[in-house]
Amino acid sequence: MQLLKEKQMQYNHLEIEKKWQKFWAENQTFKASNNSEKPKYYVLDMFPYPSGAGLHVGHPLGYIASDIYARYKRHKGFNVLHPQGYDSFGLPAEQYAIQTGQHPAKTTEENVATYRRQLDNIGFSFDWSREVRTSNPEYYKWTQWIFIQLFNSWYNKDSDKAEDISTLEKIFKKEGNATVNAVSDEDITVFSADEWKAFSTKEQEEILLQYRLTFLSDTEVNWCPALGTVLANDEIVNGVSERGSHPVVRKKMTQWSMRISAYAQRLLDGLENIDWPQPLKDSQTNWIGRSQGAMVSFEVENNATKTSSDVKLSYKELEELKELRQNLSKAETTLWDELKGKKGATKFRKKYTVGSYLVDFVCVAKNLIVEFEGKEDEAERTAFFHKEGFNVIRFTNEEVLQNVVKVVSEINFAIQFPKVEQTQSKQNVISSEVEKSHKIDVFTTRPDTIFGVSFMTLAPEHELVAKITTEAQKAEVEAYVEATAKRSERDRMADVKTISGAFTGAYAIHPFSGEKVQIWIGDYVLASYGTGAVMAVPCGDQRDYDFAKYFNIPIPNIFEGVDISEAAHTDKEGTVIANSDFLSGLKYKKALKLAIYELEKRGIGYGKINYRLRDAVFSRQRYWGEPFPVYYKDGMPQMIDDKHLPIVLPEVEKYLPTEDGKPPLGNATEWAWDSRNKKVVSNDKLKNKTVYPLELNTMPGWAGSSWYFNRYMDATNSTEFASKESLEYWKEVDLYIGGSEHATGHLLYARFWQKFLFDKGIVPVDEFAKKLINQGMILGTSAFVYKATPFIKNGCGCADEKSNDDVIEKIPTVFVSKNLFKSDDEFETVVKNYLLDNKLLDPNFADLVMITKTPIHSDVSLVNASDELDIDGFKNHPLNADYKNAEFVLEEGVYKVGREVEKMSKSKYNVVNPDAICEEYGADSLRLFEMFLGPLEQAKPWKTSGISGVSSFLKKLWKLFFDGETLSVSDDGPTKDELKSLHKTIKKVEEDIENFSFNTSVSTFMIAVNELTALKCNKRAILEPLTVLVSPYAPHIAEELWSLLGHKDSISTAGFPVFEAKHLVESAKNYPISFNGKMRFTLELPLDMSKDEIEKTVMAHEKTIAQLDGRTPKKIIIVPGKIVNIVG
RNA sequence: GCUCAAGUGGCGGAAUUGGUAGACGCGCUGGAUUCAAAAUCCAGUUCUUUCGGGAGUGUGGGUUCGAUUCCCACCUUGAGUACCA
Repeated sequence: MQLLKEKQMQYNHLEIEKKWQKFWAENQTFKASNNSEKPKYYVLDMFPYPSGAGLHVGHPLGYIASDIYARYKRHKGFNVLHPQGYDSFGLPAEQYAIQTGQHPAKTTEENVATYRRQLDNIGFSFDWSREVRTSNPEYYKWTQWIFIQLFNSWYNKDSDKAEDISTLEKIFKKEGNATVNAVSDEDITVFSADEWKAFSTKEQEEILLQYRLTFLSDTEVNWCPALGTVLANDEIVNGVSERGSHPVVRKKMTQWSMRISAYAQRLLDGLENIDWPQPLKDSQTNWIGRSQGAMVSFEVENNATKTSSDVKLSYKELEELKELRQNLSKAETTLWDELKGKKGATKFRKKYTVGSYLVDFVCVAKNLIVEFEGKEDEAERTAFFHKEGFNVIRFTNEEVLQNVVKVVSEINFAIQFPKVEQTQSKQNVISSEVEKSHKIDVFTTRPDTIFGVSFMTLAPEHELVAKITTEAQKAEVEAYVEATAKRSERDRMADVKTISGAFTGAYAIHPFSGEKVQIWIGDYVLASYGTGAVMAVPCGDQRDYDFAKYFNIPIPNIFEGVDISEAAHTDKEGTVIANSDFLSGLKYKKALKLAIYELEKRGIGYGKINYRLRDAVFSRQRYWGEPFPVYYKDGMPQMIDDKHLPIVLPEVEKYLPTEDGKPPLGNATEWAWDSRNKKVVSNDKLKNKTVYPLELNTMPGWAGSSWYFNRYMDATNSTEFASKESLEYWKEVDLYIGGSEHATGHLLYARFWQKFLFDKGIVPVDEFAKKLINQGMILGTSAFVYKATPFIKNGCGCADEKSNDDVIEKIPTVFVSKNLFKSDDEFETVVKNYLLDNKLLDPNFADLVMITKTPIHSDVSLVNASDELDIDGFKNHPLNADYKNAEFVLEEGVYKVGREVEKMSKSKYNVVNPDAICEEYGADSLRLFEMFLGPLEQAKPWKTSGISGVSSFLKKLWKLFFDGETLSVSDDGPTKDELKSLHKTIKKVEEDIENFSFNTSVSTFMIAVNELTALKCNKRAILEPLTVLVSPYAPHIAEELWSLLGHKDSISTAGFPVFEAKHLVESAKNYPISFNGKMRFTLELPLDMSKDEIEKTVMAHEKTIAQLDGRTPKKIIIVPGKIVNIVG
């Protein structure tokens, strides 16, 4: 009995922690309710992937922080949702399956069990009743459902949101696609309502696919042969796969893609309204890559013999014609102001050539020409225009100037009720025109520098290259294109310095100056960005500059007073444009605006915003992922109805691709869709007319993690994605904690899906996480031992080789303690002396032998807090079999290791397992120590030795409650000092938690316990609130002390202590007395002392007199309650 | 190259709004306790010093009575990104 009591009275972390973990699980202490009087708070950790290696001490860092916050919020009276689950589909389990034949579901299950056990050991307050796993059919049913929603949606730029595909079909039926302002594929053909109706179902489906938010298309993808799958851009690091570092090549494949580009602007705008770390926002901003500039068309100079025809004007004539009409008349300007606002199919262009005629305004899509009366050749013009399928209406200057509204309404009428039937002829004219005169469209962010263009560069893959290259340059260009194609993406990326290119022989016409500019090809221009062509401005862009220098192309200077003899001038601000016609004398901003205005006015370009963000490839040729709810009928994808979800992942024999290169699902025998009976059936039945093949790709890792935070709100709902009420109640994550490595992957895709779900009215908010914190990585502190490697000097010729070998063989492996040497030379001397002293080396051979130092990682568990190596442990360590008989050169009787901070990893033997820490020091110590290491957001090294500090803090805390072996808590009233200590702590801890400064609150606890120990405080009135303060950090010991204090409920139900400022009021202040800003001594003075009195007292003080040494101070600064500073 | 972040004792780090630099902890030194070790407790621990003091927060300037904190330039390290026109 006595024994039992004693046992109880000592702080026994093992017993206490098990006890309370069991209590929490049995009582479901942390189960969140979906309806509560309390305000809600949602704390979430980033979705873990349950890897086979389990957790190391770096992983729980963020979980501990979020757990402290969750527990704190409960004390503060919030209804807290703090769930956890697993992103359990993924590559590693599948790679393992390929190697061992084990079903990934099985290994995943085992890994999850390990994770769960490890998490439970640390005492997290998760609501496990809401656990989700992405690989669970009950979960991925809804991932498939979201995919179907995306398929059934298109992005309407006019309403700026996703809409149901049926609204698009309605428009097609009514007016064709010319008026549709949608985010779609680039190569859309224009059709009318009648044409739409005439299309076959398959044709219609093909067209719709070009608009859907998830769509099937032939895209250049990143194919990783080693992994047998495609990878998204964010899954590639430095040209190789993120997982496994395998090479990646470009390959054209039919793939599902997600039209994330539709959301580029909103994803950018949304960043302003969320409290996320700036570096993370920057990285998303960068990834989206918005650049504002202009599209400019450069015509390729006509090869006269090839393309001249009587319909066409020569370029010179055309330019002259444009020049003539450059300045719009007042009436023209008035009308243009009205027409230019029109968008889409009713968009008008001005000064446009139709055939050989320059017309005032034309709406190409609606075949309407608007002209001013009084042109000489009016009759001929009209006849020609009608022949080409255009309507013409004419107005006088007066009509326009007097009533422009009436004129516009007549134009609108003419658009709606054309007189001349549309013929195919127009299409032909326009397209044949394009055939004849090639145009190079370029995107530029610096249209202000357009007069600095001295050449153009096309990507070698550009489609025009073959068409415009002259006979003379053909061989050179072809050789260059071929050479580029051979280089891998990685080579091209790695090698930025080599300048290469070839001249095509063709020239473009500068749209403003009319000058000829050479057209080159060069691999510094990427086919995949912008239009795959650039207008090169060598004076303003370093790459263009380098290219021009290398190939001796002129570098015209268009900047006022800037020297460009050495490098391009890339500054924008403060630079004045020169030699640039109408742009001369203007600064960047004005020139930019005017240039775009002129481009639009003259119909040679327009302002445009470009994004770097590409649509995301959504297919993976893998087994262990969500199957698509898709089957193929006549080669067209069909969605399976919601009712029949989930489409469960089929069993396969092998997890590798099939022999004919199909994805692993191609191995499944039961993988066909019976459209009549609505179920998955055996492939044998594919002969039947109503049975169709199912999609063989699976979804990527980010599918399941892009919406899981919503599922936690109503995790077990089997009829809905999550109920409306639960979504409305929890709304969004209030605090999201995780690593910064997800910046451009998970966090961008999840925002995209959330915005989409918001558009469709499925979720109530369009950003899923209000506040996000990136926890820093915990690094390992590696330990090194220094091995001596002996070898014989070369070329001495004084002994035969055999005896040399003998000399080496006699030398055992020697390790030298760290502080015995400073340089490699010293190392060699130490080793040689050791060998000679111990007669392990014949002195005759001493000069022949060279010793080099090889640092070797030692397992960190073999090293103590003082960096001393456990030598026997090292020799007997399974990894060190080779060193069983090694000798150690010691310093002061011990072997000291070298230390270095590195990433925590198995290969560096610096991994520390939290289980071992929990066993030895307890979960509470682990939690406190992880927080104590430093600021949450920063990377910091782990050194197990430091944990003794927090461990002894817990023991001291425990001791406050005991007198020897007996619990001893007094109900007496607390003293002033005790109250001051407590309230100081309450204030600081509360502020710290609100600021996520967890490291400083651990210090605060230590200070409090040190003070209370010194005061011999055992008052309930102090210890009880202190226990609540500590409980978010060290919940097990807090629960135990709480129950020892006589409470029956969990401490998590207790309110957070309320800070009272009155306990901190002081009557005196220990003033620092500074001289010229340097503190020299302190002086205790009453706080209510006036400035004058302070000055008198300080000046009279002997130390002041000594310090001044007879000088008279120039000035005395007194800040009451703060400081005294004497100047002079 | 570009963007961002950070530089404070032997180490991790603290310093609220510009007001006593180095809190708290590790390690180290000395002492107590112990047959001994561990554990525990006490004292000291930025550097330098002629023991009065002096210097000191990456470097150099600036603003200020006063700067780890604000401004400018530079150096170093880390992270992200990379022919993005």
